[in-house]
Amino acid sequence: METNGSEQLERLNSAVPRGCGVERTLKVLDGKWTTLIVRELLSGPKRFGDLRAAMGSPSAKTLTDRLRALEHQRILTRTVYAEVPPRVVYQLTEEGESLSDVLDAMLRWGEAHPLTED
Amino acid sequence: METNGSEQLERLNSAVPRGCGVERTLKVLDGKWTTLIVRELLSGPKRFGDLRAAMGSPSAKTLTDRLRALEHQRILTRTVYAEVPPRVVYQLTEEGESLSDVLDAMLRWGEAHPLTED
DNA sequence: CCGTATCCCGGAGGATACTG
DNA sequence: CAGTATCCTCCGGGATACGG
Repeated sequence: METNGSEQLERLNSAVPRGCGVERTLKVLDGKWTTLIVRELLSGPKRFGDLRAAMGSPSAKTLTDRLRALEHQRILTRTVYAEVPPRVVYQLTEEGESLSDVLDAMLRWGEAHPLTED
Repeated sequence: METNGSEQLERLNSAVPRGCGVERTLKVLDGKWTTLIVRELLSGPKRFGDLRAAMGSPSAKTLTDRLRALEHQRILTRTVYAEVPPRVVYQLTEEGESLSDVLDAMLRWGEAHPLTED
């Protein structure tokens, strides 16, 4: 019953007392779209339009807002190429790429637990 | 540069094409409080009042809503003891406990990346 | 003690139109 | 193409009061 996650539980227990790192991660991966942005960029840099299409086409405003927030938190970088038509490329920083551990855990859990009902 | 998360990236890439398990996990761990509920219950079953106090005292309505959602998704169970005063205990199911992998990844990331600025 | 019932508000997020 | 500018909607979540 407790053969699988007991080690993690211990870490979790001893680390939980206060704020704990979970809140910190939640502050980065907040909102409905942020996690999906990171997921998409984990497969490589993408430009605005492609990124937007890859997720379910959120509004330009929303996507811009989230991207700016992630940029400000140093999760990704924004590179503007002075061309016409303009080209803007978003790319994860090392800090952003390190979120792959979290995303991977989420992916594994999601695959291991398909929704049974609803 | 890509020495750390390359394996995860491969899995992520090949699994991303469509819906992917990440959305499934996001559907469970949504909202501002859900993740914190799971975190608290990972250290063992808790009653309503203690659970509420352990997180930053969200409103009763909000906590109830989130708990009901998690119960409906079979992440936790709700046990009412017919006593007076009443006692209600919430406990993670096996499915709920399996989220410890995700929570642990979030904890590790949060601890490894304290906020540098703001 | 553990809720439910109301009322309310802020802000994430969408729709649309317009610019460099 | 990649935004910005507005306006608007929806709902997560808080506050308060009350009930079993």
